[in-house]
Amino acid sequence: MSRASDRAYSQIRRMILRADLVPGEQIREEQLAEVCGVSRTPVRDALRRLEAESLISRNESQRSFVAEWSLEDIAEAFQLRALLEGRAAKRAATRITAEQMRALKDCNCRIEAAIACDTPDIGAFLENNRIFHATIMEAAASVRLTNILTSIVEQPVVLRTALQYDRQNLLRSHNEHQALVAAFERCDGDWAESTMAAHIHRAFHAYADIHQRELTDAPCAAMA
Amino acid sequence: MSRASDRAYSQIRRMILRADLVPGEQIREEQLAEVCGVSRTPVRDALRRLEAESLISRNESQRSFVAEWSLEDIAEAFQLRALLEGRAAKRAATRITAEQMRALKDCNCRIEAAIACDTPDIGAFLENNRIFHATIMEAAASVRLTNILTSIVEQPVVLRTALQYDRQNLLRSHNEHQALVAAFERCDGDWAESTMAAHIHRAFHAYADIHQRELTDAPCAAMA
DNA sequence: TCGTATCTTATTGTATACAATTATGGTTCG
DNA sequence: CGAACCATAATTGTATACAATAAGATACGA
Repeated sequence: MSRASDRAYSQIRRMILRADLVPGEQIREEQLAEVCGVSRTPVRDALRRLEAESLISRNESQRSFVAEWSLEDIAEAFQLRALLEGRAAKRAATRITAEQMRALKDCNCRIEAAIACDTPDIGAFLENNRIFHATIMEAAASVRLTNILTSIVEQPVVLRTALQYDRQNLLRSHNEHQALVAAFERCDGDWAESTMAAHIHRAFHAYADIHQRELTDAPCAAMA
Repeated sequence: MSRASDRAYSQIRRMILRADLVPGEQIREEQLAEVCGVSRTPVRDALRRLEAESLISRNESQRSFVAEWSLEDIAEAFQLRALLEGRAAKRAATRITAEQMRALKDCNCRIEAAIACDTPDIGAFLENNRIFHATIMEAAASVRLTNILTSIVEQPVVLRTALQYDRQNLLRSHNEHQALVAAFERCDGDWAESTMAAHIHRAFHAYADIHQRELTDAPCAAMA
């Protein structure tokens, strides 16, 4: 991660994920080069990678923009994720090692701890949730599936959503993780697949609910 | 397609697909720049894109190689394709326009003609087959699904396989296409999905059979 | 002979200058 | 007043030189 293009990549990526660069905004190579303290060459390199991840898009004349996501786009991404991560869980069920199994359980313990108290530690929840899913991906042992899923999962709008999860959603998520572990322990691929798919679909509706509330609240906020 | 990086991209791509560059072979930016008649800058750009398509891979020290595919990798790619292109067919079933429907039927007619005579026109078969699947993708109207599928489908080893299809496989393929059209006509997404998945799975086994024969024949050829 | 340290060469990474293209604003003409 | 058109500015694309790094070769010592 010491190469200039790597630094540019992760810095630009972080700016998009943190919404410092807002969706629809045009991206100028030179400006980013200044911000990152490198020349345009590594920035161009980074932009190609971010384009492959759909974090930026280009118009017909090669100008770059922070990707905009409609609710439909997001629904589509969640559906794809449910399909593919379900498949990953199925593969994982018959390939997971004892070590990976332990890692999953540890993750869930840490998640349980993070959401136990009155003010849940969302940061810890998110990080352990990430590790949980990454471990399953690793157990699925499919480079291609991993690559595709990575490009689908890490979308700014989705990542920010979890910050607004209420306790009920956090608990449900935890329970679904427990069910996944149970499916793995019984090497039941079909159970794992459907549990994972359901897990992702529920996450989508949690997102949609929050989003809906945002849409509804927005006018009120504007009036206040 | 007039930009130097676009020309480099399609030229290198073609070289890989035609096996002028053999799997596992190291790729040198400067050499490709010479071949394509451009500087290293657009070549580097093209390589990033090809990397995103898994046509080239990089080792830990950033050297590029033509991607190598094990039989397991290929099986995995076909499985993913069956899953995703099945989903695309399902979406297409409820979204396809009259125009697209007509295009599909025309394609199938041309395919029928191409495989009717004693010496099938494999080139025409491949081209119309490509259009057929592309049309369904278009009807599915999902940018993300299209992108992912494109990166999975166009693998050199898979494309070359069809060149060795026997008449029976060509006919089966054609019949499956007809079934897909029928499913679309009835707007039956589930039927379309399972038919497409079966279509892809059959294609895999046709590939595997040919590959198996190659493996078996190879030693004999070496002895002759 | 083997391993290892060091030098040399090959290859990729970055910066910069300039070329090509696209957007923008203003001007003229109908 | 609007539309077509040009001039200019903004932005991206390409070539090239050089820097950094990794691979390969050679020499030396154990």
